[in-house]
Amino acid sequence: MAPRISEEAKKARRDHLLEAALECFSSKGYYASTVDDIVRYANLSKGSVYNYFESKEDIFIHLLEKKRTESMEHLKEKLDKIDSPTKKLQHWIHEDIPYSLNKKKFMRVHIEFWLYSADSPKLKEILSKRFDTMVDMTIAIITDGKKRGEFRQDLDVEQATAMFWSLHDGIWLHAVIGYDVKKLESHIREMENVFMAYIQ
Amino acid sequence: MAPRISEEAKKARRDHLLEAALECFSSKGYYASTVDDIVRYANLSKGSVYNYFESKEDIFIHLLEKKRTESMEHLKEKLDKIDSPTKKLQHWIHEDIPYSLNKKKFMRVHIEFWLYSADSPKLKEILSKRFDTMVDMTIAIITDGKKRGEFRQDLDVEQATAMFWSLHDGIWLHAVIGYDVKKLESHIREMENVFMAYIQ
DNA sequence: CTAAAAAGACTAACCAGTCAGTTTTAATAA
DNA sequence: TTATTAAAACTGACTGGTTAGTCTTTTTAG
Repeated sequence: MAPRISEEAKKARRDHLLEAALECFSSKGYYASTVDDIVRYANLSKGSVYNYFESKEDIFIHLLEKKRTESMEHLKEKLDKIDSPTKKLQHWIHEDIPYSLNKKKFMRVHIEFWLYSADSPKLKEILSKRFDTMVDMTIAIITDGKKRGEFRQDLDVEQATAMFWSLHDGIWLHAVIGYDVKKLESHIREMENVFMAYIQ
Repeated sequence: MAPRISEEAKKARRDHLLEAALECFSSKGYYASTVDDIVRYANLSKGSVYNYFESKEDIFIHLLEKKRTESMEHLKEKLDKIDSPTKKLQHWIHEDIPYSLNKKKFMRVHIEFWLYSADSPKLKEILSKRFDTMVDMTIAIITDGKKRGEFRQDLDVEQATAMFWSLHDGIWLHAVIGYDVKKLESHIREMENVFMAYIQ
């Protein structure tokens, strides 16, 4: 007999569950959110969840993985169209402004994930995959910018990359804790000034 | 009848429990740490804990409060001896380097606290108290630096303060996730370059 | 008609906090 | 100096509530 629902419908259900999980995790945190919370939000029964995911942790992991690939694909596509390293970094810094609210939710979950990764090799692997990709891309852009003379010649590329991500993640960390969106956006804009003053 | 142990001994027990809690919370996180974990670490029985603290959350709160006052008092004392705003900021940035390992533990707990404060007014209050003090001090130093001509005249003080703290917290956030201490220390040193390039 | 999927009551494990009984300490009495 | 006493502090088995994950039954799509 044919499967009861199509593959597309199945994927839609999975995504729907992941979005529900994002809502719960971002508002209450991972531990405080129960599987019952998630299914209530998703209008599904508890038993059903386990047709799609192995465990609560599995939901957490797939949520992060999904957001990771989504945002990376989107970003790469955009950056490929830009030639100048300076403009690439500027685009990268500002790219999330239109989605501040969504990204804020995601960052809330992401940082929690990050914190708990200390004890879980599985979580750690996913994060380092994400982190490595981001870092590699940043290093490539900054190296290129040096070569082209857009950035100072004595700039330490590894340090600059670390500073880029520290500043970025610091701003988002603050945003997660109840800052209003207007302030967040002005901080992102200021980040450009800080970083450019440093690398140029 | 006289109390069975002196006030100092009582305070010592409280502190001992808080240090045990710091160990547990910083290695496994708040939710994953059980009260049994803490008492095992502290060599005490479960029942005893409740002579000192009302609840697990109460331990969390007192731990943060203790670390907050400790570090603020220490910092204020040092900064008061320094006159130049530039030197004050430099000292502030570097002040934790000798205690990197301890501060890393504390930051792990602090960030988790921060994340959960979204739902708890009690946690929120403690954090905003800490944050406001830090921000006010930073604003005062930067304003003074502008007045004295050590920093650029068109610097936006509020923005600069936000950037200072974003960079600081971003670096520590990264440190929490398994960076080795040597890297952390070099990042702290680089933070000075970034921030000075921006405000001067 | 059949097999996948959904439902939701149920279970087993976990854990914060309690409590009744025990030990320790220091003030006081002998 | 030593014994007595009583409150404070300690102990750990226990409890009540919670929740991740299971399982049996019911529904649905093709």
